[in-house]
Amino acid sequence: MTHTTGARSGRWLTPYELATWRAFIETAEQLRNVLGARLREDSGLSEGDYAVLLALSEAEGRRLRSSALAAHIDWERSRLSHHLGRMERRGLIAREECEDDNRGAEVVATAEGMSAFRRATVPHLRAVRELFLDALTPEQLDAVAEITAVLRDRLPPRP
Amino acid sequence: MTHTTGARSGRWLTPYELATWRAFIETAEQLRNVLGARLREDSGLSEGDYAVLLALSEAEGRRLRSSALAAHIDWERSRLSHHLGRMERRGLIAREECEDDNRGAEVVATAEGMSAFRRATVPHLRAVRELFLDALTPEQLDAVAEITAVLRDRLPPRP
DNA sequence: GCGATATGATTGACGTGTCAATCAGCGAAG
DNA sequence: CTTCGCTGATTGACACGTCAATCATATCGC
Repeated sequence: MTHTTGARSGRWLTPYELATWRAFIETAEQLRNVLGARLREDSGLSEGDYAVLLALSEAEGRRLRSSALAAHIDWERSRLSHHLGRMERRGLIAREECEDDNRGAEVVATAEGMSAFRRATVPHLRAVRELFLDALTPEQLDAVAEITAVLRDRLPPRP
Repeated sequence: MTHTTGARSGRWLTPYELATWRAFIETAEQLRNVLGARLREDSGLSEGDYAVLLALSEAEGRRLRSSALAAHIDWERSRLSHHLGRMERRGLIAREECEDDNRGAEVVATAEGMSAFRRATVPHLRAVRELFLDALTPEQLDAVAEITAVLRDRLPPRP
């Protein structure tokens, strides 16, 4: 079934349009879920944990200001705060006071956190290759890049 | 930047591959979030509420067995149970006992639930058109359909 | 210096999702 | 008929996310 099957830019959605929309959203979500489950099995980390530890692992001294970390991974500050609380309880990161600004907090990856992150990396990237990259031809990968770019352009800017 | 820029099917991910992967996942999630926020503004419903009410609205007598509903929208049973509890509290659905099987429960959309659903439908479909369909050429829409199909084929089957 | 305001970060309340455990009713084996 | 297992559905514990409120510290205007 292709776009030649029905009228397209009218006011209402054709079954094909609706199905394609749903397929897009649901496939992305299922991929996320499968990757997340594998990550958890391999390393005990969630996707959020992985994102935080990745950012910290790339930072000077494995540490970042909380606000810089939030900006880097594009999370809301309160989301990060809650998540860091959970990660701290599990010993993956630690919070330290900031020297030059007493309001600020610095987040540091612990040895345990870095260890879990290293354990996660290779299987995680392998899973991305297997479930996503290997499924697509080079042309399809380019199409994904192009399509996500035009979709992003339409998205309202985020505060 | 295209696939001609670097080696592609080696063991590790190129920056292009990684960026395209991330763009795919993040764009889909941002789209979901924006659509969900609009839905909430327009009708006070969440995406979950919408999915449940859509299924009920298409069912005989606006009612379904709980298990049939779960299968229809592809949700885990416990997820549905929790969600129905919240929807029931808000008066969007009601649960009734099933006549032929005393274990079973039937879920019915209330008048209030159907009203909210009708209020949601048009703006929701319009948002899908604006943010997704109108952003893509017919060829790009076909590409999405094709790409999601091949990705789904790789996904492990769900229990 | 001091008061108003802005900024960094946390908190509480609540909706959402998963997993494992539970419970009640149904139905077949004996 | 009763016991055992299967099925429909719910529950509790907990992870995750958002929103609005809060709190402490910095900083600006005077």
